[in-house]
Amino acid sequence: MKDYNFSEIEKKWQDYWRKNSIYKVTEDKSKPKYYVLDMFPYPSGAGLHVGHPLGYIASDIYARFKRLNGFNVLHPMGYDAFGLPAEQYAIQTGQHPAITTEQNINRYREQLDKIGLSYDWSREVRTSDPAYYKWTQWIFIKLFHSFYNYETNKAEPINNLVYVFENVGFSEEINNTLTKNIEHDVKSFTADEWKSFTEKQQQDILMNFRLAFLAESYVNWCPALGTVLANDEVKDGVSERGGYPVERKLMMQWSLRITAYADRLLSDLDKLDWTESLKETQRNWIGKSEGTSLKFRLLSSEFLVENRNNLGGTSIEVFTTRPDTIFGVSFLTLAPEHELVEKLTTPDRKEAVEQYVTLSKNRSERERMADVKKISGEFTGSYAIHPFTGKQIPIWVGDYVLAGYGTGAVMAVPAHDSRDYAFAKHFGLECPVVILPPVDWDFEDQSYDEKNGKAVNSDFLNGLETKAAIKKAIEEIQKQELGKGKTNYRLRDAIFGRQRYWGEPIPIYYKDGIAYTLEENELPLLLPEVDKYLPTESGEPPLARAKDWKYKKPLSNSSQGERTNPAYQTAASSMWDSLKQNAQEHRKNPTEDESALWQYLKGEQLGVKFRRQHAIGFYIADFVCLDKMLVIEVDGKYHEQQIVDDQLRANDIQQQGFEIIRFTNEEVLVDTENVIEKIKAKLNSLPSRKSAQVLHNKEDLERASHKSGQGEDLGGASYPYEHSTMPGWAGSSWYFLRYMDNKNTNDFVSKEAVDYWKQIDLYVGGSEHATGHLLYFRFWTKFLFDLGLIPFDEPAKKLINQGMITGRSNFVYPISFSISLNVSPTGTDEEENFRNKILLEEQIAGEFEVFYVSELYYKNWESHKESVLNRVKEELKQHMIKRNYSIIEESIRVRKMHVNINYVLNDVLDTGAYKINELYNYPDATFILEDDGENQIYRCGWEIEKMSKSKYNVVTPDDIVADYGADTLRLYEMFLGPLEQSKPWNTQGIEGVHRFLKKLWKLFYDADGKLIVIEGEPSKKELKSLHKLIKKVGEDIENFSFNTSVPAFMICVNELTELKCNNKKILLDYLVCLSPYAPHVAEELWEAMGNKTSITKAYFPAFNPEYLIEDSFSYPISINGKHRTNIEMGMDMAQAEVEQIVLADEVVQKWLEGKQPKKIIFVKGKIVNMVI
RNA sequence: GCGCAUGUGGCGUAAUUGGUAGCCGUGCCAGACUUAGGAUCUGGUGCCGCAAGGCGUGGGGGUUCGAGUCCCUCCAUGCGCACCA
Repeated sequence: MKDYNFSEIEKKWQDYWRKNSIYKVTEDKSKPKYYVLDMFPYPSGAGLHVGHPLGYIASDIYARFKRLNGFNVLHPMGYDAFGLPAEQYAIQTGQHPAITTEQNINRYREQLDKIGLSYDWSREVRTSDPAYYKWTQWIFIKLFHSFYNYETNKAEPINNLVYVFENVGFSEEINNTLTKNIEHDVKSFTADEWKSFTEKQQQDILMNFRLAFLAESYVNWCPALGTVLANDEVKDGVSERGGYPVERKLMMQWSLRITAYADRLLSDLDKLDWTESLKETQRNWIGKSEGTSLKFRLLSSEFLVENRNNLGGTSIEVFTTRPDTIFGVSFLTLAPEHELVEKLTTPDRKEAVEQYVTLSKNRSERERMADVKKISGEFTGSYAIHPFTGKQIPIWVGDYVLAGYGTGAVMAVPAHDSRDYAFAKHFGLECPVVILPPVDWDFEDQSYDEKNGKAVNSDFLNGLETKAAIKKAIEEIQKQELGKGKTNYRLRDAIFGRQRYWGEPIPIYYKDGIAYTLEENELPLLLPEVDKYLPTESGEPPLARAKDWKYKKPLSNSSQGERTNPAYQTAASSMWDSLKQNAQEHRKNPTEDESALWQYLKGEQLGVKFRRQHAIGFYIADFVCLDKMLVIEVDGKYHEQQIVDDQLRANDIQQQGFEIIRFTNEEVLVDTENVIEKIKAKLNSLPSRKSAQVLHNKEDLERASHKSGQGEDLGGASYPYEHSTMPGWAGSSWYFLRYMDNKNTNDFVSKEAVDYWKQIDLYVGGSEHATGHLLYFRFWTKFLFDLGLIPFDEPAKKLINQGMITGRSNFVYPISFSISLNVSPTGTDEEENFRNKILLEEQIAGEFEVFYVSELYYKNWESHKESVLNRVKEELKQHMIKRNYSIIEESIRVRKMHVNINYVLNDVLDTGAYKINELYNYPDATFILEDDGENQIYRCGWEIEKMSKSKYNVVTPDDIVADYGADTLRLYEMFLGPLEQSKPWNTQGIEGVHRFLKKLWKLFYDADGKLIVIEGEPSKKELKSLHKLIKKVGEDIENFSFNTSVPAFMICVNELTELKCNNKKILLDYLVCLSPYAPHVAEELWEAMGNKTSITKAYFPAFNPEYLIEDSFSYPISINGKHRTNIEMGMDMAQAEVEQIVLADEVVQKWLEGKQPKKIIFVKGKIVNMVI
């Protein structure tokens, strides 16, 4: 091959890699594993621009490097395929989002392939694939059936909580230790009361504890998108996607209780190797603040009691981080949504308060934010009593208090809180000072908010420093039972339902107003077909349009949580190893009673098969009949702890769908007959699982053939499904696990795969996911860990945020003016050729734009206006000889408009091309040019902006690949600067990188295309150059400093060219170093030198420091820290010898001016510095 | 307002982690080869100065024999959070 023909080479090797599945990995236990993951993209219709691959290239280099170092690297890719844009497109065109998505994915794949990324595509996942979202739904069901146990500090089956309710009921004490639920208003109840509740009542109570739950709450409602949004999907009061306004609305919604994990999400950040700024962002978002709750009793004055509900015992609870300022409280403020507002308002204040509350409720989030500085509020007319002084404290309503945070009420301390201060000043309320600032302070001017100073006017707190005062105040508050220490979080529960079509259906149906999950073996619940992707006329989500989309209850009565095949696999997969061992132990050493009972059960004496010591869930059952799903337990003596343990165990087993009967060991030994009879009776009452299974399978088939579950009624009743779908982040919250085992139909991921691959070792993606995806991602991982389904509780050990590549937009400057025509156009004059039609149209519009000025005129528009206007007049005169018209001079204006960067080179517009392609309606458009010293040119303005279609500044990787090749693109993107830095795309430097590859080529081939590589031993200089490179590149990749490797490659090639090096040994090692960065050219040259296997199977060369050792070093000699000269001296010289040589030096002598240096600093191999 | 980053030639950037500031690449200047160059090659290029030399890593101060690097302070830019009690 004569020249470096990149397009041929790249095609050749991409084909080779694909055909030979070079990047396919398996769970090879002989090698250490490494998991490198990119955040998967949402396949948008616009395709990839050059910014997207930045992170992909970096992670690809890292993955390739790890492979060269003997690691078994998992490096997969997939698509976050559910999302709004495809659905918006569907609404406009009627095209099914699945089709749009498929097309976009194909386009993405094509683009990704061209870059030469080493993904194992056999592991691809798509969140919109039913085989994938089946498991997203499955995890949702797990969330639904779990609650957060604050005692064990993890998620547990909700049945454990039910057990508590059944046995001891629910009390404040239980809430304090076990559930810590502050948002709900579940009243205490006894165990007996619980049992007397209806199913509906029980389920409603449980809903307050489930991790996936339905609740009425204020949500971000986006009318334009017709859906609710999570907090992180709202930026500055508008939707992140589309920028539509968002308002607050009280709605019944599915949510995930992420707040239960707030503390762990916060504290576990410490064990992650993520950037500090990203961790800080998450800390901010979680927003932990420690303080105390405090109750203010209400003053029950005559008229209050008379007219309203009896408020006698009622009190207002506030949250404060500054209990030390308690004596500075001069009023309380409630959020307008606070439940007590209505009750507290006195008749004379009623009208004003109601008006105010209505007003604030109707304000959108955006309006509220825009008005932050504007203070508003109303007095309710009621008073509370100060808990220590007994003074009356007025109660106000104000929208500066947020309903969703803390208790929705604050104790206002205007002297020491700027917001309270502003409120107090505005309404003329008191500002008692209770902290003496250590500096002069003018309380007339502003509040003193610092946590620093001495308490004054504060009774028992007087004289204490703030820190001590806080402590003392909390002690006193707790002693008098006025409140208790409490932690609040800014983080809110994540709204999970979306009133949209293109998402995972929530696997819930409603029966008698109660939400039930589908059976696990009924998943996936397929997305049904609808006629339109819009809400129904009554405002229901699009899924409500699906015809006959209802849940048909199967005839079998098997309970929830049942596992599918194979039937004997009933153990929790994560526990299997340890359970198996224990079970074997038990089997070998049966107790007396167990042996006795087994005599009657073994074989198929009772008509069915029993198993002994069989693992179910997290536990081992004594005897199991799998067909009837019956467990027989034989217990020892009962004592209290055992009852609890047994019950937990029973819950777990029941959750797997089994029935349990239990006997004491005494019963078994003494009254064996009776025990056997009971077992027989139980067996008879249970249906056979085999037959149930057949039914299930039949239903599965029906479902599949009819799509979307529109199978015929199997005889049971039918119930409506939930109509909202899951948010975009559902599928992306666990996808990293699915790559490990993407074809598994029995489990979301096999235990074997997850035990091998474990956490992501390196996760690369944009920082825009800092608060959304990355929090949910961690949350779901922790949840799955709690259930024992995966062996780690953080998804990604190390995370790198690649910077954004911004675009460089260009602008043109059209001028517009109005023109008045005095005579109506006539006949066929030549002037008719001049935009006759346009003029007519524009005459109606009153303005037109057919003149463009160069940047110069735009920059100094005022001074150029006059001359531009004259130019316009002149131009018009030529074309409109016979027409009677006049320009309305005042109307002339210039504006800035994006221009497609394809018509611009170095900010100079190709006016001809622009006119032909963009201004075909205005063929005579005039460009007013400027002088660049040589020519008249049209200069465009420019700006650095995000790349986007609408800004016409998108550069696609395809264009670059076509012009320079993928290897150049890869090297150049890395060369651009540090990975994490955001930077503008600029094509100027790309030539240099491309030239470097051509120069590399010349080390192998001469001008005639003859291979010039020679065998033999390399020279010392060649080895030195190479090993400098090996060291540098190895270190750079480990430090993710990819940008500095590129110059190292260039330097090495420059040096080897200089040395006229054609040595095969040197060049082979060089290619291996280069191959992670430029895999195609490396493969090609590797093969050209006679290698039969791919360079990806090579080993990264070992660095040998011996080659870098120098005999001598050119020491910089400085005097008083200023560099003066260099002297070449031996590396092994001692200080005395060096001093002698240095002092004898001519240049040094000159600078010393005859003086003797006071001190000589000598650092071996570094520097000599003299102080005079 | 709070928090986290970042600030080096015309531009993108580099600096062995306290030891010769400006590697590499672009751009620019000069030259070579060419009918030509948007090809290739060679040399130069931080600023001031004819030079000797001086100045120079956002500004100011400090620690040190020595500071782009460490400390203090101020300024600018970017990002995140923001009426969170």
